Formats: sequence, C-alpha cells, structure tokens
Amino acid sequence: MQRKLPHSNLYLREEELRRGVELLYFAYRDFTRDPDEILAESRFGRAHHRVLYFVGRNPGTTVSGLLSLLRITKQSLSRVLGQLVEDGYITQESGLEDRRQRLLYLTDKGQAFEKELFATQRDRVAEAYKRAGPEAVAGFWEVLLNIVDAEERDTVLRQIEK
Amino acid sequence: MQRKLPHSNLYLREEELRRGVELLYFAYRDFTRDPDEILAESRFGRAHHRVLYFVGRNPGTTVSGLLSLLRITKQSLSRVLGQLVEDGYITQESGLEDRRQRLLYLTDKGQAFEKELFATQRDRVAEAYKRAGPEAVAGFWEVLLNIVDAEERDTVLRQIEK
DNA sequence: GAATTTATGTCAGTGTTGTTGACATAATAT
DNA sequence: ATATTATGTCAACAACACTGACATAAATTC
Repeated sequence: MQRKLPHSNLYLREEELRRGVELLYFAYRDFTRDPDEILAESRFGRAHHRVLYFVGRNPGTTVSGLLSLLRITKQSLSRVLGQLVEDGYITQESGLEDRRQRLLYLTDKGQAFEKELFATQRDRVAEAYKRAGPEAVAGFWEVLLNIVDAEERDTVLRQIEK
Repeated sequence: MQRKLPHSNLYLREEELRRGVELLYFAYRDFTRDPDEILAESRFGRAHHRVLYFVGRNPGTTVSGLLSLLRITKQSLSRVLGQLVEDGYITQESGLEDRRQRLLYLTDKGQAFEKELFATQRDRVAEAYKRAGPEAVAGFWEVLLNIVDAEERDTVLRQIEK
C-alpha cells in the first residue's frame, strides 16, 4: 500500500497543470469576445484586429516585421492588410533606406478604431488586475512569458517592454 | 507643468495593461502550436481537440453540457463530434434518466489520443510553472480567472476544481 | 390526453482565417 | 551580372465558426 508523501511541488501535479490549461482556454475565449463583437459589425475579423494592434504599437513596421510577430503566412497577412489599406485604416510609405519595404502606419481612422477595440480588452484586463492585486499580476506575466516558445521570448520581451 | 506623482497602482498603467494583452496573445499563440501540429497529421483540428479534452475531463457529459462549456453553436459542435464518433474516438450512450440525452465518453483510442495531445501542453505548462515558481503560478491562476466573464467564473471554477 | 418544451440532429449556405505553391517585380547586395 | 530580399498576387483548399430552418423523440406541463 502506498502512502501519500508530502512534497513541495504541489503546483506541478496533474491537477494544477490541467488548471493552467483550462484557465488559459477560458480566459482567452472571453478575452477575445468583446472585440469580436465590435468587429462583427464591420467586414473585419480577429486577424484585422491583430494587424491594427501591432501596427499601432509599432508604427513604421514592415510586412516582414508583422509576419514574424504574428507568425502567419504572407498570404494571410496580405489579404487583411490589403483590406485595411483599402478602407483607409492603414497607410504605407516606402522605406527610406530600403525602398522595397513598406512602412506601415495607422491613419487617424485606424487609430480611432484600434482605440475602440483595445478599450474593451484594456477594461477587462484592468479589472482583473485590480481584483487580483500587483503580486498576482507579476506572477501572471512571469508564467505567460514562460509559456511562450523559448526562442521567441526575446522578441516578446522587446515587444512588451517598448 | 505636471509633476509625476508616485502612485501605488503602477501595475494599472497603460503599459502594464498592454503587456497583459500582448502576453496573452503570444502565450496562447504558442500554447496551441504543439497540439495543432499533431492534429495537422490527422483530419482533425483544434475544435476536435477541445471536444476530446472536455469529454475526457467530464466523462458522461452531454451535448448541451459541451455547448455551454465551449460556447460554440450546435452545428459547429455537431460536425466535429460526429467525426469523432465516426472515427471511434468517442462513444455515446443514451441517458439513464433522460433518454434524449447522449452521454459522451472517450473510447480507449480517444483516451490515448487525448493523452498524446495533452502531453505537449502539460509539458509546456509544467516547464513554465517550474521556471516561474509557486507564487507566480498562484497569481497566474488568479488573474486568468478574473479575465473570464464574471458570469462564467462559477462554471469555470467548478470545472477546474474537479 | 393534448400541448409545450427540451435535447438533439440535420441541411444548406456563408464568412473569416489559416494553409500551400507558383509566379512576378523591383530593389538591394554580392 | 547575378543572386538574394521584400513584397505582391493568383488560385485553390481546409478548418471552424456562424445563421436559419426544419425534424424527431422524449419529457414535462396543463
């Protein structure tokens, strides 16, 4: 007969690992809900939101910059980017040093829309931060960063510390 | 001229809110990568994974149980569930008390496949937990739970504390 | 017993987002 | 002069979500 041994790694048991997996699923499910609802009223979707977001955060970024950040294919990006440019949410300027590059910027219209979309997620996250408190928030960042692929952590750090 | 006032809510500034939004995006992006790769070799996708996962976690659950947990439409669920049954990953028994219900269970084949898929996410989460430590993990849970819609938190709690 | 509600299934159509692969162009680098 | 790079474009396809309508069988209510 086996005795239950006390051990210090209680947070690494199957149960706790499942909890992380499930909370990630449920949190992400709801996290995307508010912007998705706004987007559903336009001809845009979640992919457009991501492009708006990251162009807003990194004005002057290029197509290949977005590709490596979003990790989708050129064709997927090209489609949504084209629609955003066509509808006047994003402008492109050719690169100063390398004229093949297209430097991407939000127009005023793009900024306004991004702001509206972000507001819903900002409110949700702010409320969660408030309820959980600063120490919990630090832990939240720490674990999430370590869930990211090891090779990608530098890129992510550069992004979030901007 | 405005002076910078010290305040205790540093973790609620725009910068920290953006950090949460971005980490959630990047972590979830990579979190789904390993199972997606395995699934790509079969005719299944992420939706099948979710169904396998939650049926495995809640043996004997019903179609409506899954619908409210996953928050997708009947038609979306019906399609993937049908394929999983057809291919012998899930069996259904009619309910004992209510014979309209279909109680869902993983077959041995289903269990084996779920285990394989889960292993990749379990390893990733275990590694992240280890690197971040138990206090961080507690914070991670706390914030994620509060990101979930308020009305859904009870359901989620019931699920993760099973 | 009749009427309603519930649990589930199914069909047809649509839209977004991802994929692959092939090919094109212009600019930069060697 | 040639190769590489940054980007664009076209066609085709698959997964997964949606809506709306209709069907059936079982349970519940009047």
